[in-house]
Amino acid sequence: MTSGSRAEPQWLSPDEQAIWRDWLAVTSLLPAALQRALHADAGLSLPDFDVLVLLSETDGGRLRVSELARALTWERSRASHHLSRMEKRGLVAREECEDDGRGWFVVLTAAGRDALERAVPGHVDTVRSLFLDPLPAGGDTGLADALAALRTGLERSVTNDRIPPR
Amino acid sequence: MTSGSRAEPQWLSPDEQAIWRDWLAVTSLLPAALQRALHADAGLSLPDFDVLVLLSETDGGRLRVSELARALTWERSRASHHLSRMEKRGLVAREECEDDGRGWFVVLTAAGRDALERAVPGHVDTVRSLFLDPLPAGGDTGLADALAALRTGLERSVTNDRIPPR
DNA sequence: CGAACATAAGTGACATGTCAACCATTCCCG
DNA sequence: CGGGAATGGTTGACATGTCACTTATGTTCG
Repeated sequence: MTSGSRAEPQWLSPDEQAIWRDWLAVTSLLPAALQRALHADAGLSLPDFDVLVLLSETDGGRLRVSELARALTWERSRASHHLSRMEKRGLVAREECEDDGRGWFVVLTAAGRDALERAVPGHVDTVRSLFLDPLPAGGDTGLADALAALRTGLERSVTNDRIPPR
Repeated sequence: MTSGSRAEPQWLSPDEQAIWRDWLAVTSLLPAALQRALHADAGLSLPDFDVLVLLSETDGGRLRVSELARALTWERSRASHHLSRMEKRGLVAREECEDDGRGWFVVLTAAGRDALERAVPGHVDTVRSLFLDPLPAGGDTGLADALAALRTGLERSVTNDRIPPR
């Protein structure tokens, strides 16, 4: 029943609010759109894709679980859960680690490599059409700089179970 | 065993790749950090917060489920699930809709309003310190423009169960 | 050596999101 | 009026993420 003016604690200025809401909208819509395209295209989720790309870029196609988690900025537990799911689908496999009895290697399987190669072209197209192409001018450094600044700030402020950047 | 050069399908240019990876890192770290702060502070999740803010801005503090979903760019089903959880915690309530026997109103409860008011100051601080403050210069339009462009593009390309923008 | 501690990884419970299928009501139109 | 299509909303199954805890192995140092 209270008309118009509720208690409005210190909030953001209209400009700040606009940019923040756009940020929220974009960061919710873009991954969802990518996810749908990638899944329809190649039966992979975004996290699946990230894992496969990382492994494919690694010499020998294998990586310790913790290294993978660090590289993807994932919690260890998330990595463990996700790798189990991917293993069940045959996209990766675990191999014992000779040097350290506690550890495991994650290995890209042939099926995983195939799935990745099937997925990449379409995914790149989607990233271009939904993200890179719509960006204002060509060398627009505004966004790149902003992201870099945000990233370093965030990485500094993370102190969790997350494996700290080396 | 394959040294260096695997089959590398058309991928992104180094510049594109850099910006894309920064984007991915930031859009994964920022929500996680906000989530943690908000939860520690006020026991709310980010989606909880969004719902509460929206309702608090609505005259009478009530809204049809579909309106809420549209405003938040959520799928109907997500809204339904999430509102059930929030209802169970007493943050919102459902009220019958007199005009339309199929529909319901979502109402902000006193507890919901309290939780929101407890949460806002800290959340605003976090948004400032992790997002707004680290941004390069003051009126840096680079990011704002980029986000606006991305947003309109994305909203056009969404054709799902998602309620299309009015 | 062996006890305390650190590190690698996995597990279970639970919150969140998506998709598809499902009722119930309302609309539309003959 | 009556029957099919559209609309509002819910449900169930399942994928993903987080948190707290456990297990097993390695490390350090008296």
